[in-house]
Amino acid sequence: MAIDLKWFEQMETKIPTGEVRTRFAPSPTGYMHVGNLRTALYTYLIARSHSGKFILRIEDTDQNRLVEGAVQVIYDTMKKCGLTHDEGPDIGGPVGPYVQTERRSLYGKYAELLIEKGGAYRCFCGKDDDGDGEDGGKAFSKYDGRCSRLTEEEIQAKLDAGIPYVIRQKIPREGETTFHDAVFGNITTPNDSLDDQILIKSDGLPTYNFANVIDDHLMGITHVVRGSEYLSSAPKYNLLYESFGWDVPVYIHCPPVMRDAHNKMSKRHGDPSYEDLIAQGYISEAVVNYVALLGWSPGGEREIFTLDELVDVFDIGGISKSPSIFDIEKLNYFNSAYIRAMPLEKFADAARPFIRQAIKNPDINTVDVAAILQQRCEKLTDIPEKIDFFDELPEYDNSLFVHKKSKSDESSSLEMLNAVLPVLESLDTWTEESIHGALVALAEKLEVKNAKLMWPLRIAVAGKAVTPGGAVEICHILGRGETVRRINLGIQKLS
RNA sequence: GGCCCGUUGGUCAAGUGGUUAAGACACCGCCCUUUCACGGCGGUAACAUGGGUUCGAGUCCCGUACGGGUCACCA
Repeated sequence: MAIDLKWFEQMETKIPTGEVRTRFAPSPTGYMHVGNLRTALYTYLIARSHSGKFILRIEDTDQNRLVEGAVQVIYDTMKKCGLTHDEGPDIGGPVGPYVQTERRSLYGKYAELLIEKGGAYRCFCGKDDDGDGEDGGKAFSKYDGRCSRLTEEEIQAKLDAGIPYVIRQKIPREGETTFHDAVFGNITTPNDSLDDQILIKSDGLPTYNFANVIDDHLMGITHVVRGSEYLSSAPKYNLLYESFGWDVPVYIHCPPVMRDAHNKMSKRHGDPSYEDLIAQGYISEAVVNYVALLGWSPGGEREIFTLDELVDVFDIGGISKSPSIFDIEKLNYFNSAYIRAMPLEKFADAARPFIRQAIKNPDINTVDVAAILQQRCEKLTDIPEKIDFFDELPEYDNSLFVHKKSKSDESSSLEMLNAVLPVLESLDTWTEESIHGALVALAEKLEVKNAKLMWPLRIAVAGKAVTPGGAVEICHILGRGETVRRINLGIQKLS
Protein backbone atom coordinates (compact mmCIF):
# COMPACT_ATOMS: atom_id res chain seq x y z
CA MET A 1 0.00 0.00 0.00
CA ALA A 2 1.66 3.21 -1.13
CA ILE A 3 1.15 6.03 1.29
CA ASP A 4 1.70 9.55 0.00
CA LEU A 5 3.23 11.15 3.05
CA LYS A 6 3.64 14.45 1.23
CA TRP A 7 -0.11 14.77 0.96
CA PHE A 8 -0.56 14.31 4.69
CA GLU A 9 2.15 16.83 5.44
CA GLN A 10 0.40 19.31 3.23
CA MET A 11 -2.89 18.72 5.03
CA GLU A 12 -1.16 19.53 8.32
CA THR A 13 -0.01 22.90 7.02
CA LYS A 14 -3.59 23.99 6.42
CA ILE A 15 -4.57 23.58 10.04
CA PRO A 16 -5.06 26.91 11.80
CA THR A 17 -3.04 27.29 14.99
CA GLY A 18 -2.67 29.78 17.76
CA GLU A 19 -6.34 30.36 18.46
CA VAL A 20 -9.13 28.67 20.32
CA ARG A 21 -11.37 26.83 17.89
CA THR A 22 -14.55 25.05 18.87
CA ARG A 23 -17.15 23.31 16.83
CA PHE A 24 -20.79 22.44 17.05
CA ALA A 25 -21.31 19.25 15.09
CA PRO A 26 -24.95 18.21 14.98
CA SER A 27 -26.33 15.47 12.87
CA PRO A 28 -29.30 16.82 10.95
CA THR A 29 -32.39 15.34 12.55
CA GLY A 30 -34.88 18.06 11.74
CA TYR A 31 -35.14 19.83 15.07
CA MET A 32 -32.99 21.20 17.86
CA HIS A 33 -33.15 19.36 21.17
CA VAL A 34 -32.84 21.48 24.25
CA GLY A 35 -29.75 19.47 25.17
CA ASN A 36 -28.22 20.12 21.77
CA LEU A 37 -28.96 23.78 22.03
CA ARG A 38 -27.16 23.89 25.34
CA THR A 39 -24.15 22.10 23.88
CA ALA A 40 -24.11 24.56 20.99
CA LEU A 41 -24.36 27.43 23.42
CA TYR A 42 -21.47 26.28 25.63
CA THR A 43 -19.39 25.61 22.54
CA TYR A 44 -20.10 29.09 21.25
CA LEU A 45 -19.42 30.65 24.64
CA ILE A 46 -16.04 28.95 24.97
CA ALA A 47 -14.98 30.18 21.55
CA ARG A 48 -16.20 33.73 22.06
CA SER A 49 -14.85 34.08 25.58
CA HIS A 50 -11.41 33.17 24.28
CA SER A 51 -11.75 35.39 21.21
CA GLY A 52 -11.65 32.19 19.20
CA LYS A 53 -13.51 30.73 16.27
CA PHE A 54 -16.83 28.91 16.39
CA ILE A 55 -17.33 26.39 13.63
CA LEU A 56 -20.41 24.58 12.39
CA ARG A 57 -19.94 21.12 10.99
CA ILE A 58 -22.68 18.83 9.78
CA GLU A 59 -22.26 15.18 10.72
CA ASP A 60 -24.31 13.29 8.20
CA THR A 61 -22.41 10.05 7.79
CA ASP A 62 -25.45 8.00 8.67
CA GLN A 63 -27.18 7.73 5.32
CA ASN A 64 -30.20 6.07 6.90
CA ARG A 65 -31.10 9.05 9.00
CA LEU A 66 -31.09 11.86 6.51
CA VAL A 67 -33.97 14.26 6.98
CA GLU A 68 -35.09 16.71 4.34
CA GLY A 69 -34.59 20.34 5.29
CA ALA A 70 -32.91 19.44 8.56
CA VAL A 71 -29.78 21.45 7.92
CA GLN A 72 -31.88 24.54 7.37
CA VAL A 73 -33.45 24.05 10.79
CA ILE A 74 -29.98 24.12 12.29
CA TYR A 75 -29.07 27.35 10.50
CA ASP A 76 -32.34 28.98 11.47
CA THR A 77 -32.15 27.97 15.11
CA MET A 78 -28.59 29.07 15.56
CA LYS A 79 -29.27 32.38 13.91
CA LYS A 80 -32.33 32.99 16.03
CA CYS A 81 -30.36 32.17 19.18
CA GLY A 82 -27.55 34.49 18.17
CA LEU A 83 -25.02 31.67 17.93
CA THR A 84 -23.25 32.95 14.86
CA HIS A 85 -20.55 30.75 13.43
CA ASP A 86 -17.34 31.84 11.79
CA GLU A 87 -16.94 28.85 9.52
CA GLY A 88 -19.49 26.40 8.20
CA PRO A 89 -21.09 24.81 5.16
CA ASP A 90 -23.02 27.96 4.30
CA ILE A 91 -20.18 30.44 4.67
CA GLY A 92 -17.11 28.32 4.01
CA GLY A 93 -13.76 28.67 5.71
CA PRO A 94 -10.12 27.59 5.51
CA VAL A 95 -10.61 23.94 6.46
CA GLY A 96 -13.72 22.98 4.52
CA PRO A 97 -15.75 21.27 3.39
CA TYR A 98 -17.82 21.39 6.57
CA VAL A 99 -20.17 18.55 5.75
CA GLN A 100 -18.87 15.09 6.50
CA THR A 101 -20.27 13.36 3.44
CA GLU A 102 -18.34 15.88 1.35
CA ARG A 103 -15.17 14.91 3.16
CA ARG A 104 -15.51 11.20 2.58
CA SER A 105 -12.31 10.76 0.57
CA LEU A 106 -10.31 12.10 3.50
CA TYR A 107 -11.29 9.48 6.01
CA GLY A 108 -10.23 6.56 3.88
CA LYS A 109 -6.79 8.07 3.39
CA TYR A 110 -6.33 8.62 7.08
CA ALA A 111 -7.54 5.11 7.77
CA GLU A 112 -4.86 3.80 5.40
CA LEU A 113 -2.31 5.92 7.19
CA LEU A 114 -3.44 4.52 10.50
CA ILE A 115 -3.13 0.96 9.22
CA GLU A 116 0.40 1.84 8.15
CA LYS A 117 1.12 3.18 11.62
CA GLY A 118 -0.20 0.00 13.18
CA GLY A 119 -3.25 1.57 14.79
CA ALA A 120 -5.87 -0.12 12.62
CA TYR A 121 -6.52 -3.16 10.43
CA ARG A 122 -8.89 -4.42 7.78
CA CYS A 123 -11.61 -6.74 9.00
CA PHE A 124 -13.32 -9.04 6.57
CA CYS A 125 -15.79 -10.53 9.02
CA GLY A 126 -19.42 -10.09 8.08
CA LYS A 127 -21.83 -8.25 10.35
CA ASP A 128 -22.69 -11.34 12.37
CA ASP A 129 -19.35 -13.13 12.39
CA ASP A 130 -18.16 -11.56 15.57
CA GLY A 131 -20.23 -13.64 17.90
CA ASP A 132 -22.45 -10.92 19.29
CA GLY A 133 -25.58 -11.69 17.34
CA GLU A 134 -29.14 -11.61 18.59
CA ASP A 135 -28.81 -14.68 20.80
CA GLY A 136 -28.71 -12.96 24.16
CA GLY A 137 -25.94 -14.95 25.77
CA LYS A 138 -23.03 -13.11 24.20
CA ALA A 139 -24.78 -9.79 23.92
CA PHE A 140 -21.96 -7.88 25.59
CA SER A 141 -18.99 -9.61 24.01
CA LYS A 142 -16.61 -7.53 21.99
CA TYR A 143 -15.01 -8.30 18.69
CA ASP A 144 -12.26 -10.85 19.18
CA GLY A 145 -9.79 -9.16 16.86
CA ARG A 146 -9.28 -12.21 14.70
CA CYS A 147 -8.67 -10.19 11.53
CA SER A 148 -5.88 -8.26 13.20
CA ARG A 149 -3.89 -11.48 13.10
CA LEU A 150 -4.25 -12.02 9.36
CA THR A 151 -1.00 -12.24 7.40
CA GLU A 152 -0.17 -9.97 4.49
CA GLU A 153 -0.86 -12.82 2.10
CA GLU A 154 -4.23 -13.64 3.65
CA ILE A 155 -5.26 -9.99 3.49
CA GLN A 156 -4.19 -9.68 -0.14
CA ALA A 157 -6.07 -12.85 -1.01
CA LYS A 158 -9.26 -11.54 0.52
CA LEU A 159 -8.84 -8.19 -1.18
CA ASP A 160 -8.26 -9.93 -4.53
CA ALA A 161 -11.35 -12.02 -3.95
CA GLY A 162 -13.32 -8.80 -3.53
CA ILE A 163 -14.51 -9.59 -0.02
CA PRO A 164 -15.99 -6.45 1.51
CA TYR A 165 -14.26 -5.16 4.59
CA VAL A 166 -14.37 -2.59 7.35
CA ILE A 167 -11.43 -0.93 9.04
CA ARG A 168 -11.15 -1.41 12.78
CA GLN A 169 -9.12 0.37 15.38
CA LYS A 170 -6.39 -1.78 16.92
CA ILE A 171 -6.64 -1.34 20.66
CA PRO A 172 -3.71 -2.46 22.85
CA ARG A 173 -4.78 -5.52 24.84
CA GLU A 174 -2.90 -4.58 27.95
CA GLY A 175 -2.50 -1.50 30.06
CA GLU A 176 -4.90 1.33 30.61
CA THR A 177 -5.72 4.64 29.03
CA THR A 178 -6.11 7.89 30.92
CA PHE A 179 -7.55 11.06 29.53
CA HIS A 180 -8.42 14.37 31.07
CA ASP A 181 -11.81 16.00 30.88
CA ALA A 182 -12.29 19.60 31.91
CA VAL A 183 -15.53 18.74 33.69
CA PHE A 184 -14.89 15.26 35.05
CA GLY A 185 -11.16 15.34 35.67
CA ASN A 186 -8.91 12.38 34.93
CA ILE A 187 -10.61 9.20 33.83
CA THR A 188 -8.76 5.92 33.52
CA THR A 189 -10.05 2.88 31.69
CA PRO A 190 -8.47 -0.57 31.31
CA ASN A 191 -7.66 -1.17 27.65
CA ASP A 192 -9.09 -4.67 27.69
CA SER A 193 -12.54 -3.21 28.22
CA LEU A 194 -12.24 -1.30 24.94
CA ASP A 195 -13.54 -2.73 21.70
CA ASP A 196 -11.74 -2.74 18.35
CA GLN A 197 -14.32 -0.33 17.08
CA ILE A 198 -15.14 0.10 13.41
CA LEU A 199 -13.60 3.21 11.89
CA ILE A 200 -14.62 2.83 8.27
CA LYS A 201 -17.87 1.08 7.39
CA SER A 202 -18.16 -1.32 4.46
CA ASP A 203 -19.85 1.45 2.49
CA GLY A 204 -16.60 3.39 2.75
CA LEU A 205 -18.01 6.08 5.02
CA PRO A 206 -16.46 6.64 8.43
CA THR A 207 -18.26 6.07 11.70
CA TYR A 208 -18.72 9.04 13.97
CA ASN A 209 -15.96 7.64 16.13
CA PHE A 210 -13.42 8.08 13.38
CA ALA A 211 -14.73 11.05 11.45
CA ASN A 212 -14.94 13.15 14.56
CA VAL A 213 -11.29 12.63 15.43
CA ILE A 214 -10.08 13.26 11.88
CA ASP A 215 -12.23 16.33 11.42
CA ASP A 216 -11.46 17.82 14.80
CA HIS A 217 -7.79 17.46 14.07
CA LEU A 218 -7.89 18.76 10.51
CA MET A 219 -10.07 21.67 11.53
CA GLY A 220 -7.74 22.61 14.34
CA ILE A 221 -10.36 22.17 17.04
CA THR A 222 -8.87 22.93 20.45
CA HIS A 223 -11.90 22.34 22.69
CA VAL A 224 -14.25 19.46 22.05
CA VAL A 225 -17.66 19.98 23.65
CA ARG A 226 -20.12 17.11 23.53
CA GLY A 227 -22.59 15.10 25.59
CA SER A 228 -21.39 12.85 28.38
CA GLU A 229 -22.62 9.81 26.46
CA TYR A 230 -19.26 10.04 24.67
CA LEU A 231 -17.31 9.80 27.88
CA SER A 232 -16.87 6.07 27.59
CA SER A 233 -15.65 6.38 24.00
CA ALA A 234 -13.15 9.07 24.82
CA PRO A 235 -10.32 6.65 25.71
CA LYS A 236 -10.59 5.20 22.22
CA TYR A 237 -10.40 8.66 20.69
CA ASN A 238 -7.39 9.34 22.82
CA LEU A 239 -5.70 6.21 21.53
CA LEU A 240 -6.49 7.34 18.00
CA TYR A 241 -4.87 10.73 18.56
CA GLU A 242 -1.88 8.94 20.05
CA SER A 243 -1.55 6.55 17.13
CA PHE A 244 -1.54 9.46 14.73
CA GLY A 245 0.80 11.41 16.94
CA TRP A 246 -1.61 14.32 17.19
CA ASP A 247 -2.31 16.70 20.05
CA VAL A 248 -5.34 15.79 22.09
CA PRO A 249 -7.93 18.59 22.37
CA VAL A 250 -9.46 19.76 25.65
CA TYR A 251 -12.46 17.57 26.31
CA ILE A 252 -15.59 19.08 27.78
CA HIS A 253 -18.26 16.48 28.36
CA CYS A 254 -21.64 17.83 29.39
CA PRO A 255 -24.16 15.83 31.40
CA PRO A 256 -27.60 15.39 29.84
CA VAL A 257 -30.68 17.55 30.17
CA MET A 258 -33.40 15.37 31.68
CA ARG A 259 -37.18 15.41 31.52
CA ASP A 260 -37.34 13.77 34.95
CA ALA A 261 -35.01 11.88 37.25
CA HIS A 262 -34.72 8.93 34.90
CA ASN A 263 -35.20 10.05 31.32
CA LYS A 264 -33.46 12.45 29.01
CA MET A 265 -35.53 15.10 27.30
CA SER A 266 -36.81 13.51 24.15
CA LYS A 267 -39.08 14.30 21.28
CA ARG A 268 -40.47 10.80 21.60
CA HIS A 269 -41.77 11.48 25.10
CA GLY A 270 -43.35 14.66 23.85
CA ASP A 271 -40.78 16.96 25.36
CA PRO A 272 -40.47 20.27 23.56
CA SER A 273 -37.61 21.06 21.21
CA TYR A 274 -36.37 24.61 20.83
CA GLU A 275 -38.79 25.15 17.95
CA ASP A 276 -41.66 23.82 20.05
CA LEU A 277 -40.85 26.24 22.85
CA ILE A 278 -40.84 29.17 20.47
CA ALA A 279 -44.18 28.02 19.06
CA GLN A 280 -45.49 27.87 22.61
CA GLY A 281 -44.81 31.54 23.08
CA TYR A 282 -41.38 31.52 24.68
CA ILE A 283 -38.90 34.25 23.87
CA SER A 284 -35.72 32.97 22.28
CA GLU A 285 -33.45 35.02 24.57
CA ALA A 286 -35.22 33.64 27.64
CA VAL A 287 -34.81 30.08 26.45
CA VAL A 288 -31.12 30.63 25.78
CA ASN A 289 -30.64 32.26 29.19
CA TYR A 290 -32.46 29.48 31.01
CA VAL A 291 -30.70 26.72 29.13
CA ALA A 292 -27.31 28.29 29.88
CA LEU A 293 -28.04 27.88 33.59
CA LEU A 294 -29.16 24.27 33.24
CA GLY A 295 -25.99 22.47 34.18
CA TRP A 296 -23.80 25.50 34.51
CA SER A 297 -23.52 28.15 37.17
CA PRO A 298 -21.77 31.51 37.05
CA GLY A 299 -21.18 31.18 40.78
CA GLY A 300 -22.88 34.35 41.91
CA GLU A 301 -26.50 35.11 42.56
CA ARG A 302 -27.24 36.71 39.26
CA GLU A 303 -29.35 34.75 36.82
CA ILE A 304 -30.37 37.06 34.03
CA PHE A 305 -27.73 37.37 31.32
CA THR A 306 -27.79 38.38 27.70
CA LEU A 307 -25.77 36.26 25.31
CA ASP A 308 -22.96 38.82 25.31
CA GLU A 309 -22.94 38.90 29.08
CA LEU A 310 -22.72 35.13 29.12
CA VAL A 311 -19.64 35.39 26.93
CA ASP A 312 -18.06 37.56 29.62
CA VAL A 313 -18.88 35.36 32.59
CA PHE A 314 -18.77 31.88 31.10
CA ASP A 315 -16.29 29.53 32.68
CA ILE A 316 -15.84 25.84 31.96
CA GLY A 317 -15.30 25.19 35.67
CA GLY A 318 -18.93 26.08 36.32
CA ILE A 319 -20.25 23.14 34.32
CA SER A 320 -21.92 20.55 36.51
CA LYS A 321 -21.08 16.84 36.54
CA SER A 322 -24.58 15.63 37.20
CA PRO A 323 -27.64 15.72 34.96
CA SER A 324 -30.18 18.54 35.26
CA ILE A 325 -33.92 18.29 35.05
CA PHE A 326 -35.58 20.74 32.69
CA ASP A 327 -38.08 22.75 34.72
CA ILE A 328 -40.70 24.49 32.64
CA GLU A 329 -41.79 26.50 35.70
CA LYS A 330 -38.42 28.11 35.94
CA LEU A 331 -38.38 28.78 32.22
CA ASN A 332 -41.74 30.48 32.70
CA TYR A 333 -40.13 32.71 35.26
CA PHE A 334 -37.29 33.63 32.91
CA ASN A 335 -39.72 34.19 30.09
CA SER A 336 -41.94 36.51 32.10
CA ALA A 337 -38.87 38.38 33.29
CA TYR A 338 -37.75 38.86 29.69
CA ILE A 339 -41.23 39.93 28.64
CA ARG A 340 -41.38 42.50 31.41
CA ALA A 341 -37.96 43.85 30.50
CA MET A 342 -38.88 44.50 26.87
CA PRO A 343 -39.66 48.02 25.69
CA LEU A 344 -43.43 48.27 25.33
CA GLU A 345 -43.30 48.73 21.57
CA LYS A 346 -41.19 45.65 21.13
CA PHE A 347 -43.45 43.61 23.36
CA ALA A 348 -46.49 44.90 21.50
CA ASP A 349 -44.97 43.73 18.22
CA ALA A 350 -44.34 40.27 19.62
CA ALA A 351 -47.75 40.09 21.27
CA ARG A 352 -49.80 41.53 18.41
CA PRO A 353 -50.53 38.25 16.62
CA PHE A 354 -51.72 36.73 19.88
CA ILE A 355 -53.77 39.80 20.76
CA ARG A 356 -55.42 39.68 17.36
CA GLN A 357 -56.36 36.06 17.90
CA ALA A 358 -58.80 37.26 20.54
CA ILE A 359 -59.52 40.82 19.53
CA LYS A 360 -60.85 41.34 16.01
CA ASN A 361 -62.28 44.78 16.67
CA PRO A 362 -59.96 47.12 14.74
CA ASP A 363 -60.82 50.09 16.96
CA ILE A 364 -59.03 48.55 19.88
CA ASN A 365 -55.46 49.72 20.25
CA THR A 366 -53.12 46.76 20.51
CA VAL A 367 -50.38 48.75 22.18
CA ASP A 368 -52.74 49.71 25.00
CA VAL A 369 -53.74 46.08 25.36
CA ALA A 370 -50.09 45.04 25.32
CA ALA A 371 -49.41 47.52 28.10
CA ILE A 372 -51.79 45.80 30.49
CA LEU A 373 -50.58 42.35 29.47
CA GLN A 374 -46.88 42.89 29.78
CA GLN A 375 -46.66 42.51 33.55
CA ARG A 376 -49.03 39.59 33.54
CA CYS A 377 -48.04 36.93 31.09
CA GLU A 378 -45.58 34.15 31.36
CA LYS A 379 -45.73 33.37 27.68
CA LEU A 380 -47.29 34.85 24.60
CA THR A 381 -49.76 32.00 24.19
CA ASP A 382 -51.33 33.01 27.52
CA ILE A 383 -52.63 36.15 25.87
CA PRO A 384 -55.83 35.29 23.97
CA GLU A 385 -57.79 33.86 26.87
CA LYS A 386 -56.89 36.79 29.09
CA ILE A 387 -58.40 39.40 26.78
CA ASP A 388 -61.36 37.65 25.21
CA PHE A 389 -63.79 40.03 26.96
CA PHE A 390 -62.77 43.03 24.89
CA ASP A 391 -64.52 41.97 21.71
CA GLU A 392 -67.59 40.72 23.42
CA LEU A 393 -68.88 41.05 26.97
CA PRO A 394 -69.20 37.51 28.29
CA GLU A 395 -72.34 36.20 29.98
CA TYR A 396 -71.73 36.67 33.66
CA ASP A 397 -73.52 36.10 36.91
CA ASN A 398 -74.50 38.91 39.26
CA SER A 399 -72.62 37.12 41.99
CA LEU A 400 -69.44 38.54 40.45
CA PHE A 401 -70.47 41.90 41.86
CA VAL A 402 -70.10 40.53 45.35
CA HIS A 403 -66.59 41.05 46.68
CA LYS A 404 -65.97 41.14 50.38
CA LYS A 405 -62.65 42.92 50.39
CA SER A 406 -63.98 45.77 48.29
CA LYS A 407 -67.13 45.85 50.42
CA SER A 408 -69.15 45.28 47.29
CA ASP A 409 -72.49 43.59 46.99
CA GLU A 410 -75.26 43.74 44.41
CA SER A 411 -77.03 46.74 45.84
CA SER A 412 -73.89 48.79 46.40
CA SER A 413 -72.75 47.87 42.92
CA LEU A 414 -75.98 49.16 41.41
CA GLU A 415 -75.56 52.35 43.35
CA MET A 416 -71.95 52.79 42.18
CA LEU A 417 -72.74 52.08 38.55
CA ASN A 418 -75.57 54.59 38.60
CA ALA A 419 -73.19 57.16 40.00
CA VAL A 420 -70.39 56.35 37.55
CA LEU A 421 -72.52 56.41 34.42
CA PRO A 422 -73.17 60.17 34.16
CA VAL A 423 -69.60 60.96 35.16
CA LEU A 424 -68.10 58.94 32.36
CA GLU A 425 -70.74 59.98 29.85
CA SER A 426 -69.87 63.62 30.37
CA LEU A 427 -66.11 63.30 30.65
CA ASP A 428 -64.31 65.81 28.39
CA THR A 429 -61.42 63.67 27.31
CA TRP A 430 -61.08 59.89 27.30
CA THR A 431 -57.64 59.12 28.63
CA GLU A 432 -56.47 56.92 31.45
CA GLU A 433 -55.59 60.01 33.45
CA SER A 434 -58.95 61.69 32.95
CA ILE A 435 -60.91 58.52 33.70
CA HIS A 436 -58.81 57.77 36.75
CA GLY A 437 -59.12 61.34 38.02
CA ALA A 438 -62.87 61.43 37.57
CA LEU A 439 -63.42 58.09 39.29
CA VAL A 440 -61.18 58.84 42.24
CA ALA A 441 -62.90 62.19 42.66
CA LEU A 442 -66.27 60.49 42.53
CA ALA A 443 -65.27 57.98 45.19
CA GLU A 444 -64.11 60.79 47.38
CA LYS A 445 -67.34 62.67 46.87
CA LEU A 446 -69.36 59.55 47.71
CA GLU A 447 -67.10 58.93 50.69
CA VAL A 448 -66.30 55.39 49.66
CA LYS A 449 -62.99 53.64 49.16
CA ASN A 450 -61.76 53.42 45.59
CA ALA A 451 -62.22 49.67 45.64
CA LYS A 452 -65.94 49.90 46.31
CA LEU A 453 -66.37 51.97 43.17
CA MET A 454 -63.81 50.27 40.97
CA TRP A 455 -64.87 46.71 41.62
CA PRO A 456 -68.39 46.88 40.19
CA LEU A 457 -67.22 49.03 37.30
CA ARG A 458 -64.58 46.52 36.30
CA ILE A 459 -67.06 43.66 36.56
CA ALA A 460 -69.61 45.51 34.46
CA VAL A 461 -67.17 46.37 31.68
CA ALA A 462 -65.31 43.06 31.65
CA GLY A 463 -67.77 40.46 32.90
CA LYS A 464 -64.88 38.51 34.44
CA ALA A 465 -63.61 38.18 37.99
CA VAL A 466 -59.98 38.32 36.93
CA THR A 467 -58.73 40.64 34.24
CA PRO A 468 -55.44 42.11 33.13
CA GLY A 469 -55.53 45.76 34.05
CA GLY A 470 -58.03 47.50 36.29
CA ALA A 471 -61.30 49.28 35.65
CA VAL A 472 -59.59 52.43 34.41
CA GLU A 473 -57.42 50.73 31.81
CA ILE A 474 -60.24 48.55 30.57
CA CYS A 475 -62.65 51.48 30.17
CA HIS A 476 -59.98 53.42 28.33
CA ILE A 477 -59.26 50.61 25.89
CA LEU A 478 -62.94 49.89 25.34
CA GLY A 479 -63.73 53.49 24.47
CA ARG A 480 -66.51 55.62 25.82
CA GLY A 481 -69.37 54.20 23.76
CA GLU A 482 -68.75 50.58 24.63
CA THR A 483 -67.98 51.42 28.25
CA VAL A 484 -71.27 53.25 28.67
CA ARG A 485 -73.16 50.46 26.92
CA ARG A 486 -71.68 47.85 29.27
CA ILE A 487 -72.36 49.93 32.37
CA ASN A 488 -75.97 50.25 31.29
CA LEU A 489 -76.16 46.50 30.81
CA GLY A 490 -74.81 46.03 34.33
CA ILE A 491 -77.37 48.41 35.72
CA GLN A 492 -80.12 46.48 33.94
CA LYS A 493 -78.84 43.17 35.32
CA LEU A 494 -78.78 44.53 38.85
CA SER A 495 -82.09 46.37 38.75
C1' G B 1 -23.00 -8.46 33.27
C1' G B 2 -17.93 -5.60 32.31
C1' C B 3 -16.13 -0.68 32.20
C1' C B 4 -16.98 4.57 33.26
C1' C B 5 -19.62 8.47 35.75
C1' G B 6 -22.87 10.76 39.17
C1' U B 7 -25.74 11.72 44.15
C1' U B 8 -26.69 19.32 48.57
C1' G B 9 -34.33 21.29 49.82
C1' G B 10 -39.81 19.26 45.00
C1' U B 11 -36.52 21.72 40.84
C1' C B 12 -32.01 24.73 39.26
C1' A B 13 -27.88 25.38 42.23
C1' A B 14 -23.52 28.05 45.62
C1' G B 15 -19.97 25.58 48.35
C1' U B 16 -12.89 23.27 46.83
C1' G B 17 -11.40 21.06 55.53
C1' G B 18 -13.84 25.43 60.23
C1' U B 19 -20.52 28.82 57.15
C1' U B 20 -26.39 29.76 61.72
C1' A B 21 -25.18 25.07 54.53
C1' A B 22 -26.05 31.01 49.96
C1' G B 23 -29.39 32.45 46.11
C1' A B 24 -33.34 31.42 42.39
C1' C B 25 -38.01 28.79 40.77
C1' A B 26 -42.24 26.54 42.92
C1' C B 27 -45.24 26.52 47.44
C1' C B 28 -47.30 29.11 51.98
C1' G B 29 -48.18 33.74 54.84
C1' C B 30 -48.15 39.10 55.30
C1' C B 31 -47.74 44.08 53.06
C1' C B 32 -48.83 47.21 48.76
C1' U B 33 -53.24 47.55 45.75
C1' U B 34 -58.76 48.91 41.66
C1' U B 35 -59.36 42.13 40.51
C1' C B 36 -55.08 39.56 38.80
C1' A B 37 -50.16 40.37 38.20
C1' C B 38 -45.78 43.26 39.43
C1' G B 39 -43.08 44.83 43.71
C1' G B 40 -41.64 44.40 49.10
C1' C B 41 -41.12 41.38 53.59
C1' G B 42 -41.16 36.65 55.94
C1' G B 43 -41.68 31.14 56.15
C1' U B 44 -41.53 25.56 55.14
C1' A B 45 -37.70 22.58 52.99
C1' A B 46 -31.32 19.63 51.60
C1' C B 47 -25.55 17.48 52.18
C1' A B 48 -28.07 9.14 49.66
C1' U B 49 -25.76 5.70 53.36
C1' G B 50 -21.91 3.17 56.48
C1' G B 51 -16.97 3.30 57.75
C1' G B 52 -12.38 5.81 58.00
C1' U B 53 -8.49 10.24 57.84
C1' U B 54 -8.56 14.81 60.81
C1' C B 55 -8.75 18.88 66.57
C1' G B 56 -12.65 19.54 62.82
C1' A B 57 -15.75 16.74 56.86
C1' G B 58 -21.15 18.55 52.36
C1' U B 59 -15.95 19.18 51.09
C1' C B 60 -10.43 13.98 51.38
C1' C B 61 -10.25 8.13 51.20
C1' C B 62 -12.82 3.23 51.08
C1' G B 63 -17.25 0.40 50.94
C1' U B 64 -22.70 0.14 50.15
C1' A B 65 -27.22 1.73 47.96
C1' C B 66 -29.60 4.16 44.21
C1' G B 67 -29.37 6.49 39.47
C1' G B 68 -27.16 7.41 34.60
C1' G B 69 -23.94 6.33 30.39
C1' U B 70 -21.50 2.78 27.31
C1' C B 71 -20.37 -2.01 25.37
C1' A B 72 -23.85 -0.62 16.82
C1' C B 73 -21.04 -1.09 9.90
C1' C B 74 -26.06 5.43 15.17
C1' A B 75 -24.26 9.80 16.31
